[in-house]
Amino acid sequence: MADEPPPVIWARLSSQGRGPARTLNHVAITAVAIALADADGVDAVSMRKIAGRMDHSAMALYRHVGSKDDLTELMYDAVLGELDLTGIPSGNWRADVSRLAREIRRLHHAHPWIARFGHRPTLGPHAQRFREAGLACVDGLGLGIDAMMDLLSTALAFTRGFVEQELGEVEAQRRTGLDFAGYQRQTGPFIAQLLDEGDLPYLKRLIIEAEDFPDPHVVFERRLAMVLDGLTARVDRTG
Amino acid sequence: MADEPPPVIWARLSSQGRGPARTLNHVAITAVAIALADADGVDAVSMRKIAGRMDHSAMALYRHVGSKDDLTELMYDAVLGELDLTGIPSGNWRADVSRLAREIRRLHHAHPWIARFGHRPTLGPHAQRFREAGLACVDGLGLGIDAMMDLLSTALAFTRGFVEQELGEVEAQRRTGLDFAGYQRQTGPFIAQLLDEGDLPYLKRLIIEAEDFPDPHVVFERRLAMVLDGLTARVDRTG
DNA sequence: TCTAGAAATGTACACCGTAAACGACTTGAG
DNA sequence: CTCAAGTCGTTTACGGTGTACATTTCTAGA
Repeated sequence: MADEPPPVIWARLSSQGRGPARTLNHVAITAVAIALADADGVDAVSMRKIAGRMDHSAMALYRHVGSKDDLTELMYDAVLGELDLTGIPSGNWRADVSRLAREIRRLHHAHPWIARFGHRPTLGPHAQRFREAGLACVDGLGLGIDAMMDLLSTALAFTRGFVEQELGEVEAQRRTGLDFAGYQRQTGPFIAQLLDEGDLPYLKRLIIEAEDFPDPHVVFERRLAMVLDGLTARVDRTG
Repeated sequence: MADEPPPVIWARLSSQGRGPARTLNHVAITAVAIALADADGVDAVSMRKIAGRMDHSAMALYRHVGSKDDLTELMYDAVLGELDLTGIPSGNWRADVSRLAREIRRLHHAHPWIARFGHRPTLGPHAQRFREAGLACVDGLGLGIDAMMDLLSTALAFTRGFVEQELGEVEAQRRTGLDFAGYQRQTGPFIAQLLDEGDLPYLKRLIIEAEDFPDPHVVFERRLAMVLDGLTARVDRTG
């Protein structure tokens, strides 16, 4: 039976054996990749550019990360390491879950590209740490593990969906290289035309009645509170 | 002042002027692109492959779609056209919003690649139709347009977040080319090792206590109901 | 009928992920 | 101490990508 390399990256991060001293490692590679993604967007991340910044050839990276797909998983988990989970669980599950949601949102704003990775299930250490912390928040409420997952996953699913919509608009501007004013100037005439032509009463109401420049933080908190109200009702029903 | 082409795709879809009769149009191109994405994943969609399927050169497509980025926007809006909105609004806002959520989820399952587009804001006709239908559901409850958006966007943000996590696992399997059993066989040893080594009490509880093969539909409905409970509380407070 | 301008093509460029072959180096087994 | 085993990093190469540009072909309006 061949001793094949394990298919899970996290089991494949080898330690130094024989051979030349290493001048690279997956942590440093991941850090450079993240810096590149933060600065120029995830599409600008390429093996050649990462290698260039580290004064190496592109192929050298493959000794450490296996494939670009692996690298994205390393990037995602590394970024999860930035979550601040101190003082969690605090004993107040609603406050804790709110904090986790805010942390996830903060993370997405700091690294807008993580939305593009589709939140694949990762077995990385930081994902584990996060899951443990999250479930600890909703433990001791008299719920089984499935119901605990319901609470946590629902709050986080909402958060990710919210942030994605938020970032979709930010990224649309970044791609076109326009600021908000420029973006509005470009789309404005078309929207005016829509209002004239089409039968879009709610678009009209949105433009006329809606708050002009809502603070995204306030909107997020308002909607998160509604979700948490729903979760609270579930907890009260059992606990 | 130069008569520059409008930056919004939807205002740039020209009609026949002089010149050779058209043998392509953006609707057909978009349809082929969607078929390709459905069959082989979004990464398999390339201008050359689309053109090949239509017996044309790659560059011919650029007469009709501007750029690949534009094409993705056309794809997204086209797919929104598959939403079944008949009988909406029905007068029962909670039932309507539930239906919209299920429709969105169904759409993501039929076209798993739409998650990768980050739900950018689109000005396409089907996105408009969907927004109008959605806001109509939550009209007449005594709420302002901002609160109406809160209800709708919260339910849909949850839905998108849920589906993304769901599809993340599906896509992870598709990429590795393994079925669920094979996937488990690959990750199993590593998870066993994690349980031995690390201090991961909740991972252990998940493996031991959690329902073995939960029906994703049931899980979705259960969590969606919690979210809607939260929204209902908000409506009752005002309405 | 003539011609401006649109449709579609072919070529070309810069870039991408990564397979394969290779030399340089370190180390563990004898 | 010796030396084969095995790792690290490089070079080269292949097949793919999006799309800029120049060119040819065709048709609708003047």
